Amino acid sequence: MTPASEPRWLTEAEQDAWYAWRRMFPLVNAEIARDLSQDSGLSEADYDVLSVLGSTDGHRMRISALAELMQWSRSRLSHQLTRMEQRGIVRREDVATDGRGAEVVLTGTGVAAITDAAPLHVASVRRHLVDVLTPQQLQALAEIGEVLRHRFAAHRKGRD
Amino acid sequence: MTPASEPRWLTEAEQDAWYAWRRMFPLVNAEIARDLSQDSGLSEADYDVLSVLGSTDGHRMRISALAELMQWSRSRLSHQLTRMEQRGIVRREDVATDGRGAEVVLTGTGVAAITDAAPLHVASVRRHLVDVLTPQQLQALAEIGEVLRHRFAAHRKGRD
DNA sequence: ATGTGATTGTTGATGTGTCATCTATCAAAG
DNA sequence: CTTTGATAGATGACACATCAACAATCACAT
Repeated sequence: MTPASEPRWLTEAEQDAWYAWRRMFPLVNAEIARDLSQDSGLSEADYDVLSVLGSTDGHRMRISALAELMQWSRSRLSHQLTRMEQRGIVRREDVATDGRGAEVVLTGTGVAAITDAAPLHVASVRRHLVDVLTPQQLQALAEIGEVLRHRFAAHRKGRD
Repeated sequence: MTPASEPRWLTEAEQDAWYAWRRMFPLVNAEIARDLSQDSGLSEADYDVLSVLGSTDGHRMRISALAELMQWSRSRLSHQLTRMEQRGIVRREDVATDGRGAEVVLTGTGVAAITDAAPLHVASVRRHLVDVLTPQQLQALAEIGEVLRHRFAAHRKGRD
């Protein structure tokens, strides 16, 4: 039996990129999350769900469609919705056409929450990320995201 | 009282970058974390602690120094160490010179764990990130990380 | 020596994410 | 019809992070 071949360790440049990757995101995101919590009393997960629902017709969406769109597991979304429902910002409704199915609906409180939160959140994103980087750096981020997204989609197709 | 001024919403290019940022990281990191868990039975938090301890003299470090180095809260580290200690991969020891202090020490099992895990983890990082991007993109990541790190350090100084 | 304040590390409560599992329903084939 | 398999969604157990409180110890001025 052959021993495992010597692994290709990261070069210095690769390490720099990898460490940047590992540190960058939690750092910036923690700041944005803190702002969001202080300004609007919402978590990032709350905000993400609310903002998707806020831009749909009738402020409602089939639960599994929402999970699909957000790339969340059903389980995660279900737990999240339970918490949000308890706080009165969304409501679940059975759907007539499918006995298994359910929809999430924004409540009035929910609409108010996302409406109030959005401008503050954009400002926060600008402060902590967008206005800090050059247009070239923003473009690089977008391109890197594209590459990774494609790779991910291709990979998932292979596994499904 | 003046109403809040109209917020500067994100341009399309800025949105692309922001969404890339938001999706990219969880996506890639989830894959790497899944690999790590399946290959080695470790979480990313486990791996981070083990790899720092693995590269210290005597495989041991003062707990608060470790927290400082990793930029973790003491609380977070303490909880994490409790879990790791229960699984036998690290051990806590009182330190003689300071009655309050304690050190973490890698156990034999812990050394074996990080030794076995490291090459698989590097391969995973390559597969999901490093080998997917061009050298230019890696460099862009490193530079963006630098900018954000500086901004963060400056900010924190202002708050401390 | 003693009181004051800072530091070290732990703990419990709470919110969150993942995984495996469960129920109910659907759709399609026999 | 009924069986069979897939799908929608919820749930419980667990790992993890954060926050506020806490005990023990230290350093140091009085």
